[in-house]
Amino acid sequence: MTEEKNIAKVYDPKLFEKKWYSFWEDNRLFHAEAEEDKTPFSIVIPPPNVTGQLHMGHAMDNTLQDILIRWRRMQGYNTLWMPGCDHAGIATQAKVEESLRKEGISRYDLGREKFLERVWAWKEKFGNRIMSQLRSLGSSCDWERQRFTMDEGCSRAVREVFVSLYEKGLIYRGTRITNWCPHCNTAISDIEVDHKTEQGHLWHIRYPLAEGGGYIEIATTRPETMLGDTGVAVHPEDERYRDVVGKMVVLPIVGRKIPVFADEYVDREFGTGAVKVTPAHDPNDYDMGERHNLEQIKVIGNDGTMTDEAGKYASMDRYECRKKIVEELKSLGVLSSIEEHEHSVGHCSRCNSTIEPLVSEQWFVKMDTLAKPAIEAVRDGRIQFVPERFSKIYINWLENIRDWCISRQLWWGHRIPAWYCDDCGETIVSRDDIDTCPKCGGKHIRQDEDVLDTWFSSGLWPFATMGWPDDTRELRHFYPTSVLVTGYDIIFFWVVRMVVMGLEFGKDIPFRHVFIHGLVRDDQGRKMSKSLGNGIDPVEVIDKYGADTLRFMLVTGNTPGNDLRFYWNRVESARNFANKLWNASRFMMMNLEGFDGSFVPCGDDFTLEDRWILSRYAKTVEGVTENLEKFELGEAARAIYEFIWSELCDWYIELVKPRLYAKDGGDASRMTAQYVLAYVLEHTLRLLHPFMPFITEELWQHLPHEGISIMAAEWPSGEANRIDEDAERCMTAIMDTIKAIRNMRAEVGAQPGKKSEAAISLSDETLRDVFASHEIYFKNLADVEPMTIMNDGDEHPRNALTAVSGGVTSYLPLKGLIDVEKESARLKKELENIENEIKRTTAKLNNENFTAKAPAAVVEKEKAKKEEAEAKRGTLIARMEQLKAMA
RNA sequence: GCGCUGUUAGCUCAGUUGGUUAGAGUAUCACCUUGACAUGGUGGGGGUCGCAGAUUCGAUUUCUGCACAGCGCACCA
Repeated sequence: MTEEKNIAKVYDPKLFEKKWYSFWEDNRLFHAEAEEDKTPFSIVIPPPNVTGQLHMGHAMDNTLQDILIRWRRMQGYNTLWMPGCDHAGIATQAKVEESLRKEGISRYDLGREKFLERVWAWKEKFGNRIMSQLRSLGSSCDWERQRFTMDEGCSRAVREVFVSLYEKGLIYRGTRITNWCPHCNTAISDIEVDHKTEQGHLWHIRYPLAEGGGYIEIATTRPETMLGDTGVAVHPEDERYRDVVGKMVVLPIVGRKIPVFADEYVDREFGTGAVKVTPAHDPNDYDMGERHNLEQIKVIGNDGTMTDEAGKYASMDRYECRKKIVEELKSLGVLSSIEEHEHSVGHCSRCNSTIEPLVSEQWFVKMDTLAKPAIEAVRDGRIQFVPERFSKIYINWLENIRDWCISRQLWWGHRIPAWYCDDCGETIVSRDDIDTCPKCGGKHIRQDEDVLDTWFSSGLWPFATMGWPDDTRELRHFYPTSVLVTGYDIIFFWVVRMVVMGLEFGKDIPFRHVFIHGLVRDDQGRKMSKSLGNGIDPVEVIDKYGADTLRFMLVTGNTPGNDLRFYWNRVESARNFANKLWNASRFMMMNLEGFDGSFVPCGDDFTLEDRWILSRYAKTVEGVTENLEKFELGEAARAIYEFIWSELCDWYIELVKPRLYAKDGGDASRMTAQYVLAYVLEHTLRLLHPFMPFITEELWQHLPHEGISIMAAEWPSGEANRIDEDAERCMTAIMDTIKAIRNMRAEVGAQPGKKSEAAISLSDETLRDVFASHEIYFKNLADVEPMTIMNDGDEHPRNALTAVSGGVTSYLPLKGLIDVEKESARLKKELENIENEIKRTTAKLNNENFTAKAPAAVVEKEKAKKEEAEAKRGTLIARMEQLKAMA
């Protein structure tokens, strides 16, 4: 026949995935224009790091987004998926510095300008890698609009936001205690610090009173910081220390006199109840220092070594210093004891170094006023988290937010638009670069050396990518975006900042839904990580199994907000599904001969199986659409899987074969079968397309269709009139009976394919007619021939196995081969089950509370169950007696 | 310390307003290469839904407590 017949026997994604992606892109099927008469649906991609490469988390995140995007696009929405990547300040700079290190130089050897040239070159080299990997996954992003967080537009947006917040007094510069990473050599924000429990020590040290003898004993986990102590705190109501409050103590080693004071912060139960206070190196001490006007003495420098303030310990490493200090305290006789002590220590979330809290001059965003509208937007439901539970985490965090340290001592990033005049000391924050002091006209002006936290620009992503601060058509049409899809691990980093910035500058929420997913873990449930080496490269999976397989694997069994384990056998399962669909379609194509595309069957042409599959298909459409609306993508995928495999393939195709194989092609029965099969298959491919875009396109192109791509086909809807409960009832009875007969045949080891006769007794007259007219089902699917439909008075066949399901009793005569004992035992077991069922239903129905309070439909259902069970019991008992007589 | 999530078949997980004898994938056992597919088909075995209470006619589902596992936040110097 046609070339279709030569379609590969086995699903091989390599043969068509690249081809279709280019086809889509060449035909600009991903592109969206802001057209005001259309309903928009938009998503901005969580921008991956510019020098990163696709990992499993990206693969899942983008699969979920692409499913939503493709589905809404088919539904007719004006659909935009905005792609792009993030400059990722620290991460990228660290990578380039690492490559410099291999050349034996540091960024300081190059200088800022040359170094940045290297980073931009690096960005050019690797920047497109992840974007092409996203393409291989099938992501239908509008690549014509691709953005970068440091492109011209984003840079302008960053400046505008910074200056505007500064002018509103919401950005300020101050000398405060911040988290300092000695390795990355920069300040970092609170959420970039991971607290880990570590085994340490609690050193008890005696600080002698300056006058009158005696001492106060303090406990510390960080003895080296004592060099910077400027006070000792106790609780105001602590009797033990009532007399020492207000007195001075002499700091050992240093000899400095420092005050003992009272502060509510101190926990009387902990340690000795007396705390050494180092305002320059501990956040709580810093706060106490502010309250009590204590001096800040910075003894640990930015590089993690001791400063000149540390006297003889200057330039010593902080941990080496700790050892030496302890030794010296011991020799001075003021170290009274050392306890084992478990405590939590902050680590840099990037490099895992121990964080050093220290005082430095940084830029901050004042968060309290900005946080309020962001909380309100979620509280009042303008923004909805999916699943809902994450809104609580979000709100709770925002309610306790502290100011955000936004300056980073890096070179790669948005440089802070602040200038300092050396002539008059003025600080100028400006949208444009300046070289003259607007106040004194001086030329000795220098820009702030620092750059902004990466998340500062990411926070503007939803509106900066739409052209803000200009009032663009994109902004008006696609903003607020419809949904944000991301992992729960960056709610604080990113989601919160976008909402804050969106409300403040985008003048609206940035998105209506936040669809949160979990992490992809390895087969042991561990986080995939570089250090463990347990990561699985999605590109490798795509190479081996195809993008559709990977996507389907990532979405099936995926529940919103929950983690997903990666199993190769789940990959194989998804691949097998693709192969199943492939072959079902191939079957269809092999049987299209003589099919006239213009043929439309009329009501009478549809057979029972046609009506049944169309009904099942209609219900599938409803289920899939509903689940997608609820972001239950895994459930939606499962529903399609089940329909295709368990209904379309297992039953419909098998039932319809005789009609397709019929010699006299061109008759209505055969053409109707072709029509229904083509219809259901083509529409099911549409349902599946958002999940498996490539295979569905490839197959769709082989089938009779309209339009250039399945991408542009309409999402199925309005199928409710095809729901046919009567057909479903009949088919269910038939399928149950076929299964029962297969079961009996397997039980006695009947040779597959060898026909055996069967007798069927039905209480329902309608069903009796249906069964009688569909003997061929039983012949082809249960190897029954001939089949007798028994009349009411007929005696049960004697040497026969019996199966009862619903109101149908099937007998499988065995002509003397029956093992009476075995069969009796089997029936006895079945009888036990049915007795239990009767007992259960009877008890339920005798319970007046039940019959009175349960809904009538439930009671009726229960009654029917009981009657059916009783009928079945009657049949079973009759059979058992018959068997007894034979023995 | 506060909070969240999970606990369902050997394994991994679904189970959407409380209502048949609780499902799937995978693994396992038996049989079958039949003219879409062995990446397949047919059939079987396998679960007192973590424990204890409460509400209800009825709880895997709602509530409370507990246990175990995991996570987040805060943090004791």
